[in-house]
Amino acid sequence: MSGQEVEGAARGRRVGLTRSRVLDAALEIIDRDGLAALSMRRLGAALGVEAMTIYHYVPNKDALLDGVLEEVFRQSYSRRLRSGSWQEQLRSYAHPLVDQLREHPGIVPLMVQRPALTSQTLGMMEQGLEVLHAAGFPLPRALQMIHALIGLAIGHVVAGGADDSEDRLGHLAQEDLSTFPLVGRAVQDAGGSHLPEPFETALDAMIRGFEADLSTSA
Amino acid sequence: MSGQEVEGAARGRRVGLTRSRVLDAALEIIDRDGLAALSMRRLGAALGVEAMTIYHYVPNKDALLDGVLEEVFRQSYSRRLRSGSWQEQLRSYAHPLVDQLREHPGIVPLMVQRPALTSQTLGMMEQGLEVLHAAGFPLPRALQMIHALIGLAIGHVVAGGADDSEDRLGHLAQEDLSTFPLVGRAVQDAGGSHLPEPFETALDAMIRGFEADLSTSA
DNA sequence: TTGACCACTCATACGGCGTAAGTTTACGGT
DNA sequence: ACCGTAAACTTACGCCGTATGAGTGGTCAA
Repeated sequence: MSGQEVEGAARGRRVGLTRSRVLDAALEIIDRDGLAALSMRRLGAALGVEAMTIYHYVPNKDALLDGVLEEVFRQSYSRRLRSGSWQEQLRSYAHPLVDQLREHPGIVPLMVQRPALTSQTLGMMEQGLEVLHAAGFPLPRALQMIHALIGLAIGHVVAGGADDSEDRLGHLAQEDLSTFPLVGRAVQDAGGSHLPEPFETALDAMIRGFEADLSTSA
Repeated sequence: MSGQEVEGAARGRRVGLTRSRVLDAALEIIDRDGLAALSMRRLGAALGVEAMTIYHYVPNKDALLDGVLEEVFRQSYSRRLRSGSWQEQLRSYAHPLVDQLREHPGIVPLMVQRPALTSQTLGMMEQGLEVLHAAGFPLPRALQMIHALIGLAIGHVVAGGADDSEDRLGHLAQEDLSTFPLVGRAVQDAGGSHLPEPFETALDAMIRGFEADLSTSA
């Protein structure tokens, strides 16, 4: 009882870290305080560990970020898509994507910043290509469509899908409403009517466009 | 000739800086070496000035980044859209956006990271809303469409529009082609056939979708 | 002409960042 | 009981953004 181990941080004390636990903690920080708040030292602190310890589970911070990204989409795109028309399949393909982005808006910058051609993202693309190729789209066209779909999801989260977007837009309403009247009214009306599902309608529009495209070339 | 002023950096020496010149230099660094390479010290060096000098033209780095973003879209969205059907107007609305993004891919992360509800971006939105509102779309719906359009542009630049995307995808082709055959073939075929204009077709698909939407509700 | 003001620039310093290098501890297998 | 090694820590370096304050030179009033 000499009180020597009171201060944590015993040098060789095992803490039971795991790559997965590290990634989860990182995602938690990103979700709570944003991507900029994620530093190796803060992550270490959250795990009860010094920063350098993390480097035993991840080669560097970029790899950590890639790992977080991969983790986020792992569950969504490991299982098979349910069957149905290609339109339905495409919808069920896009939904987990936008759901995850809405749940973790902080990772959107990651998707944009990192090349992110990990096996996970490639797997996502492959899965989408299967659906569209089977539906009769030429592969390069199908690839464009996947890009468009991902872009649509990102755009929706960035520009309007994040839950605080109404707040942000509504916040500055006072002064700029007069300069940009339509924007103001659009926000106001949207808040009132509460559209059924914004992403849904945009997705449907795009799918209808694809339909026309398919019937033209087929 | 005592050789006292040999080392640059005379203390009160005017250099002829301007907020605009600062923003231009910042954009140049972003274009050449990427967003991560832009630091106040590097920017200062590029301008022949110490880092702190920049703070006389910009309150902090975030404001600098917002300024760059604003600069990029200033020219594109200061003039009126040319007249025509709303479809044509929408196309002419989207083009400068995607053109600028393709020319300055480094600013895409900025669009995603910063709230970017500057008067510039609001002006962009207002302009788009005018077109769609005049075409008969309800304002909240029109706002969604603008979001979708912006998202589409971003997605295209991020996922496939940047000129090096073929390189990036083609690079890892060797090993992963067998694991993700469709992705490989899609890239290969796309490289061969050189589609006329990838963004064009995606944009058209979305517009067709919007058309169907309009005729339904009208 | 002089002198005061002020716009502009620089120097210094602080805390935080990613991470390279090396050190210490304790667990698992012999 | 021993030891190799995995897991943790310590220290240090060169970056970063920026707060603070001091120096400098052009402008303009007196």
